[in-house]
Amino acid sequence: MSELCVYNTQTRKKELFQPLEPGRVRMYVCGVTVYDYCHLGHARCYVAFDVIHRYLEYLGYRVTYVQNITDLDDKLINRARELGGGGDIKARVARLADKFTEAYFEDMDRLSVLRADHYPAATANIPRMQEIISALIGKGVAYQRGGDVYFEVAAFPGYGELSGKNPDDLQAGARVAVDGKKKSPLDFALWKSAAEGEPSWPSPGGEGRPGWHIECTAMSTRLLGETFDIHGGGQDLVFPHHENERAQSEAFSGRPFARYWLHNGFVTINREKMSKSLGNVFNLRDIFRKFPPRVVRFFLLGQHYRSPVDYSEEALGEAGRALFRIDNCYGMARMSGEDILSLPPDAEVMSNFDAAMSDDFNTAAALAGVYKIVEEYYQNYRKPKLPAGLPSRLSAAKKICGVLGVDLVDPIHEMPPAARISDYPGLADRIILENKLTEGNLQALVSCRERARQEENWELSDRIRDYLKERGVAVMDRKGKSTAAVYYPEQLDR
RNA sequence: GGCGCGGUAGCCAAGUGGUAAGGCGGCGGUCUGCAAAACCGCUAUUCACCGGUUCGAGUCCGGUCCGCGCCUCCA
Repeated sequence: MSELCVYNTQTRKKELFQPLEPGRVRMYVCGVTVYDYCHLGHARCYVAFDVIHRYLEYLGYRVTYVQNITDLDDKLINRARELGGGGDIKARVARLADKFTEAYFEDMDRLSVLRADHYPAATANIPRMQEIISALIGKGVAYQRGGDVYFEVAAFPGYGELSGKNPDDLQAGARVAVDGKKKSPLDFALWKSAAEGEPSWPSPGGEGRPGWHIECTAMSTRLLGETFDIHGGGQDLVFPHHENERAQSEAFSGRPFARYWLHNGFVTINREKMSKSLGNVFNLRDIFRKFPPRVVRFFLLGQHYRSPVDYSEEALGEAGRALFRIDNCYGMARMSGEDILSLPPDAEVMSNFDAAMSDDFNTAAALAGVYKIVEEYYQNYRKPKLPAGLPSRLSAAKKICGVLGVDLVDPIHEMPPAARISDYPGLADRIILENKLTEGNLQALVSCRERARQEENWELSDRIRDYLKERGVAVMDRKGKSTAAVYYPEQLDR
């Protein structure tokens, strides 16, 4: 078995992965702020860490995976204010958060993202945050200013090591107007005193609410311990969020915080970061209207998780065709009758897969292994007997797709033999005109086309074929006049 | 300005120092009533550029150019 190596942002190197406790992995990934629907960038992050999650479990680790839900934040509060509605501001924020938390899970489910073990919410962990803040004040690394509490960056010697920044440079280049309350512009808020119309909680220093960074420290260390193995998130979180999180966590516990920091690359549009200010944000739900979620996932898998991935409809379409190639192979193999897909997976193929994935989760290289087997199948399926070992290699390919979270779907549907339909041209015309492609209509059309072909009525048979093609359904004619239709069930009307 | 990542065929993309995976697209052919799917062949003498190390470099080192990101909320 290849040894797993992961790229650690903190050391900027690939390192041999050795969990704190043999056989167990504790992993934390920054979750969403639930004030809106998820966009492709979220999908990228959570699919990337889902693959990591799945691969670690495939390697036999018992994984404890924690992902927080930020249900308290400026954006959420502002949004809740705009929407109005009944109840106090706390209740309104909670309602908004519930709605988008639910939407988040729906979207992730559609992308086959496995559930984490815990989804702690910020608002449910405020006492723990306060406990940490008090301890930090007690240790002299945090200070109070009025009702606010700030972390004193200068009191933490390792500050900047994660993001590779030098605190002096940061000071010099600080773009934010210096807040007079802070000792240094780099200091960040652990607790903010209550403002008018904001949700707040009592604290020793007065009513207020926690800063953003402290929530991750509170929830990760509560559920995973002071030191844990993997901390993940998008590259944009490295600074300042993760740098601050690390500083306050280590200052609090006096121990190392996360041992490996993993960060995924961005989704870009025309090579630029997708962001609200550029107005180029693609909402997942909109994308799902055009491309099935599994195609979106497959698209994401085509690039290494740390590289930027450029989104375009062309690229998604391409991913869809590539996935079809694998689905189609799976469908044909399955249809061949032999029970090849339940054979034990070929050991050499799996070992190549392990090598690719153990090299910092190289999914693109892993997929190349799958394509290779798919090609071998296509080269040989017409032969009376498949080459030795190919069936178990196919089984391995299917297993690999499963570990990557892509369940193969058989797109080939054998159509029943042509029925005796009187007036089949009229029936075909009616269905085409109606433009409602149900299972029954599809079968009827294929039957009509069979009749037409038997009678060498090429005009009608081609018209039916063209119509089906428009609807995304391909027909495959075989020797002996049998026909199969190629489509995914979601393409049909209900 | 500081820090970081990257530049591989028409496009996407992998690449432990040993002589360029894979996918998509395109072209020609096979199969087919014609197609579709699939197969076969072709589609990078070369890895942004310039030097260096080496028997040997896309892969290591130095420099140049270009793109992107972070330094402010952000997956």
